[in-house]
Amino acid sequence: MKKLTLEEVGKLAGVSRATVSRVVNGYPHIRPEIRERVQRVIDETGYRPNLLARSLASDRSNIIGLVIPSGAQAVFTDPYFPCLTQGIARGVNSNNLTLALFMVHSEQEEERTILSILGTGLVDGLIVTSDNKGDVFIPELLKHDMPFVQIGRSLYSNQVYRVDTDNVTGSYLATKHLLSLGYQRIATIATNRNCSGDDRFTGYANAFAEYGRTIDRRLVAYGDYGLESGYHAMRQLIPQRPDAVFVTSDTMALGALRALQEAQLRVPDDIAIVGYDDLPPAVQANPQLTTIRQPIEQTGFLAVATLVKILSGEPPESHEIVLPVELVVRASCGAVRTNAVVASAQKADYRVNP
Amino acid sequence: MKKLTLEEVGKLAGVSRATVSRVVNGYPHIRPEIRERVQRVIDETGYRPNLLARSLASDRSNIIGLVIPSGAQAVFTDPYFPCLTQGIARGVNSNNLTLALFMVHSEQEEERTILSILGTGLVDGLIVTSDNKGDVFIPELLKHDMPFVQIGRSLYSNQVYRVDTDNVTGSYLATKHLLSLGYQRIATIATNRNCSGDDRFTGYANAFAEYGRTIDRRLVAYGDYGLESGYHAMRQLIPQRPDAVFVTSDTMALGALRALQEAQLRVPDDIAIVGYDDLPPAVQANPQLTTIRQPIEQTGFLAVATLVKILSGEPPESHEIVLPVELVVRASCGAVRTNAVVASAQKADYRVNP
DNA sequence: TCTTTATTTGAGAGCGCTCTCAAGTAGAAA
DNA sequence: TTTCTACTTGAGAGCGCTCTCAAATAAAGA
Repeated sequence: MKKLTLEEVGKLAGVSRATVSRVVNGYPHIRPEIRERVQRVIDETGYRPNLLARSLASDRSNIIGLVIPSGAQAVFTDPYFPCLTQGIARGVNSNNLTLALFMVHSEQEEERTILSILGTGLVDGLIVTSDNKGDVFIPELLKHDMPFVQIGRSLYSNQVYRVDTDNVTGSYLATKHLLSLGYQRIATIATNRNCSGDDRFTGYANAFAEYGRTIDRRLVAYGDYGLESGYHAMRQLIPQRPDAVFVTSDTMALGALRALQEAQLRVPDDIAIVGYDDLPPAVQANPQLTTIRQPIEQTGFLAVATLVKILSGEPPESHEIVLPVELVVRASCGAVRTNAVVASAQKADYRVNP
Repeated sequence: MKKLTLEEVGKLAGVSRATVSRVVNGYPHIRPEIRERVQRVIDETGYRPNLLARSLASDRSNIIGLVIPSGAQAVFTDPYFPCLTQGIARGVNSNNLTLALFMVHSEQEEERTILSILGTGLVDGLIVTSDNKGDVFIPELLKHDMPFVQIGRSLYSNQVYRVDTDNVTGSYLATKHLLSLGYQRIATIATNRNCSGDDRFTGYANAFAEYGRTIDRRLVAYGDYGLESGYHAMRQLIPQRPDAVFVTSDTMALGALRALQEAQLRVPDDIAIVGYDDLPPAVQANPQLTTIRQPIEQTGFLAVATLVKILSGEPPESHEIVLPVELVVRASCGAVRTNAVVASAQKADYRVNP
């Protein structure tokens, strides 16, 4: 099973290398009988084009890179990245591309990795998932004009193509839900190192504003999307006696739940809780979490679609795609005893099943 | 910032393309002054070699592929794959390779993907994680002599290089632990579609054999490593009134836990439970899970190391690396009230902290 | 019938790198 | 000084593909 070349296939079919290339690539102007003859040789020999040679000649690798910062604990405790990756993989497959995965453990490594990619022709473009406020390499990407799509928001939002979910509305819905249920001391566990965290806090604030309420800073604690951080943040909040808490990730909510449990507080009777993400942990939790569902997989899929457009030279009109989110009402907020009621984000309210 | 070639760098430094190539690749016999001069030009211009051209010329892409079957729900509910991927990424980084990720959603796609990789020169080798008994493409890989390392065990174990954790011993330890605590009706939630599941069942059986006990088939239920399946399996077992259950994955154990909760059974008072994996869910559970810890990340890292050895032409002596596992005693088995006590697998017993 | 135009093919020049081979240089040995 | 053995460099032939260009052929129009 040695590797054949176009040349050899051509010889076997009695045509030139160029003609075989045309058949392989579905080029139009070929006499049917010739196409068929060549195709038969290809089928019989099991010829497969050498992708590297093709890439070199065409100046297009058909490989796109995915950059994931794995420094964050969240990568392991949170199904967010697997879901996202799944969506990206779907996108990649349906566009006949290959996905190169770059997991970077630290900022230095991030920098190093990015540099080792740039200018090497290995990838045609990049999907960048760092939600970190300190993305040092975005300018680098811009400088080298490496096409890329960012997932989430960053400091450079206006200069880049990005796909995101509507974090502001999501948090707004979550908080408004708690407000509308009559809770008085609604705490939040936010994050302050990343952009989505900022947006989610904004949504929280917006809901408060709408209800003419002011935020009590003592009811705001911070985590890093990891489970442990949710636990610690909740412990910090408990002395302030909140009657509800909006936790900006389901995973942190699980941690918070444990803290509440240890403090002998019942959910939702003593304190209501709303999460964010609607990933499996939301359902695994006890009680199941009322949360905000965001279309994570679709985010990944659309990021690829966007990148493909850019690469094909017809960049999308808008620099950003912001996907809608929805409130999913379960037991943890105290609104219902049973589960899984979904409200559309557009309507900015929710319904409860009979 | 247009792309430079070796030729151009050579011209700038007043040497030939070949010499620049030697400097770039750290070739020994170069006059220091020349090396320095060339290096300076490289630094000043920011030259980066075109990886594709290099690969084509050297017949070595330095890309290795990772095949993950994402059909299984477990990919999302279980941090197993993220951990494994993390280890693989570490290995890849430290060997200056690039990782290509192939997520396949179905068997057909698996087949299609594999074929689209074979013979294209894109990857030098593969890491295959499918634990499925029906791996249709392993023979294909062997036929095309594509170097690969399998994670876990498969039907072709004796013909391939593989890295695995000691599933038999792990389950043995878990089961023995329950036996030694005096439980009488020890059920298990196993899996029957994959090889690790077989091994884990074997360990369960071995422990029974050692204690001169026979397995009651009514106390054996099956899942697929996903959370939901654990729930259903447990519901199926409850009528048999087990007083303990060994669940062959933490994620399934979470599902089982929910079923028990619904049935108003207290853990560990009414029924003890032991999981497998020691991934974050084990600690997130309530009560925290006694479980078997396996070095997942290391498995990935070693798989890369093994593949690198094979690619370098000096294949490892042994066809398999089996990593040790250990019992971690927490609250769910009823042995202790507090958490996290680790026993070494080698000793095949455990200690409890004061 | 003779152009004109469209279709079909092959030749050949790269893509940017590696790697062998041979030539040139220098230092050690004779 | 001559010869032999490193060491150091450049020339050049690919790696397997794409893509332009022009030649050859066929179809259509005048």
